[in-house]
Amino acid sequence: MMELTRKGEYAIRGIIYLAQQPPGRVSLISEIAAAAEVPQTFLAKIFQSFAKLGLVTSSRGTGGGFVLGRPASAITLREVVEAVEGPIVPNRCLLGSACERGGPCRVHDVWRQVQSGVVEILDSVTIDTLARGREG
Amino acid sequence: MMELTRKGEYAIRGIIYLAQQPPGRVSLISEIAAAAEVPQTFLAKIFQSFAKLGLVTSSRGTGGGFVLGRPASAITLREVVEAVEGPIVPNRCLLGSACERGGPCRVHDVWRQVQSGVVEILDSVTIDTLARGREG
DNA sequence: TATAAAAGGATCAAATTGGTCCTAAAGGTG
DNA sequence: CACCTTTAGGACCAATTTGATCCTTTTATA
Repeated sequence: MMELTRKGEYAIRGIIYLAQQPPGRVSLISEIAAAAEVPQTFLAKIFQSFAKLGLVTSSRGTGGGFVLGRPASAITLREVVEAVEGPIVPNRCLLGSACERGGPCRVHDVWRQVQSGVVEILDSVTIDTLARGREG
Repeated sequence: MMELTRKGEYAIRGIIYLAQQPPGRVSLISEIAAAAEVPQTFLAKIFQSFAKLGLVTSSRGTGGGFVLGRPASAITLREVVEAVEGPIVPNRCLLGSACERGGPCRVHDVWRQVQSGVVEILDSVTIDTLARGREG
């Protein structure tokens, strides 16, 4: 239950690599994919999502590629995960204003607790922290 | 991300219904399925899992059916969810002793925090509590 | 113009989810 | 015993999601 998909893993690995580059250095998707050991075309889609949200800045043509859109210390793990996996929602019933079967369901606020717990943890971790972490 | 599947929802609804019955009262799977508004054959599989773990006790033949295997106050939401969805593991890397790419990965202990946070919340809620909660 | 790079859409195979169906086994009843 | 009731277990299947790949378009540089 509650597993991150490969897309999420790839997203994290990819953006960590970008955060480890010298500031201002532009990276090609091919380079990032090779370093992060992720299928290139798949990673390209992931970085498109990042670009739409401003997590990275992309440029085309010769000399183009990707740079972080903000300092790595201002990008949280939550943003990265949500960029590709969508919002963190442990149960459908948290989406609509109420559950289907009339009024909030019995487990409703348990799921809300889980949601805010996870969000809080992921929000407390920045890509900078991850990028500076021990080798692995 | 991190969504409970229908199987998990059905499991919770089904066992709550059972917990709401008078102590010792045997319920047919057909009855539980109708009350919880869950496809009967699917719920039957779910209750098989419960029975294997002792969350419910089953008996066959005339007068057979299901009863809780323990007091509802001694069954946690975590047990119910894990019975059908498997262990709560936000990332594959928490399964093996180390991550694939040599040594624990950078996000490893973030996922461990998430895991224990969720487990703690779900372990703190019993089926009894849910069964006695407001109507819905 | 030619080249380099990302953007975006279409497509596709594999895995997972959500469920059905059928037969077997176990227990009760006349 | 024969028969009925009820769960157990296995096989199977359709829909959805996941994990990609490929092709064309757009944007930018030389």
